[in-house]
Amino acid sequence: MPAMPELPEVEVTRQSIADPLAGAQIRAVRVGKPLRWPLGVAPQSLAGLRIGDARRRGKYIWLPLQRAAHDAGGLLLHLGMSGSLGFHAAVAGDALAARPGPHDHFDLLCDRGLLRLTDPRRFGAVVWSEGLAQEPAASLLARLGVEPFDPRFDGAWLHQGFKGRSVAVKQALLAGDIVVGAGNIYACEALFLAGIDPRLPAGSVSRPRCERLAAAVRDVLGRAVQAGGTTLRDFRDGHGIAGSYQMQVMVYGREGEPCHRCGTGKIRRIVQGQRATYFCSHCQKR
DNA sequence: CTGGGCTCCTGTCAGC
DNA sequence: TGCTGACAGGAGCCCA
Repeated sequence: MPAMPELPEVEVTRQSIADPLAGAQIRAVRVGKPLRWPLGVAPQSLAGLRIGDARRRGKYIWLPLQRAAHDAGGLLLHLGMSGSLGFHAAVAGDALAARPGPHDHFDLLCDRGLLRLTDPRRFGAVVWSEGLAQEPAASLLARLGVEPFDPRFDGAWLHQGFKGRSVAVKQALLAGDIVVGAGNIYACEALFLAGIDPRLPAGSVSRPRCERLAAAVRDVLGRAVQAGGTTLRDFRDGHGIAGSYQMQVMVYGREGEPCHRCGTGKIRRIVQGQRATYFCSHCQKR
């Protein structure tokens, strides 16, 4: 079942698995069908390693591993378009591990239970790396923009990042090389909150509007994390709990419906870079 | 360097 | 009921 996670869904997932996994010892690893990239290490060689505190960078989750209290690399996970992680405590986890479903492509069986990646489309990935500074982790993270809650991220940062770029501001936000985390839903939502037409060339967005947009990005992503993510179809965190940010969505997926703010305009749907964009042409100006 | 398009893969849903 | 095509929350990669 698709999950389609953006930063809030990844963060909520991370939070839900961090405590159960911290300090757990790996007993066995099972890989299913190929994901986006190969694991890069023999699965059984991870047995005996202890899991540290799960971290997040952009839409990646980093699981640090230790052997005898010494850093021993880790696993970089990405959920792609349809991935979700589930944690199943000891007894249930053992039973589940014995009979994986057709879309369960990575199992980390540890003494505390089972961490399972379910990913029908297999755009997700689990990649072994000696450390965040080592290949392949470093190359996957190298081009990522700043975190939205990093103090460096503000209107000036956006304005500088947009400078000289002719792509539409929606696509520049989505690209993730200026600021990470805003995927298709939250990029649309942030542009709505900031009152900016998604078709505007990024480089032509004024400094004051960049200030509003930066605030909107932080606001939308922060509130989405607080709400446990967006469950439009079936996103669940590591314990199977759905999010509720869909209750606050203003434009995404609302083509033809009246704008929640102005009431008069209808929400429009256009395509930018093969991705759908939703906006209110009355509230969002050029 | 930038921009644009393609690609990986499977499931679901609308329309005929 | 069954088939077909569009579409899906990502993002790396290749080429002009």
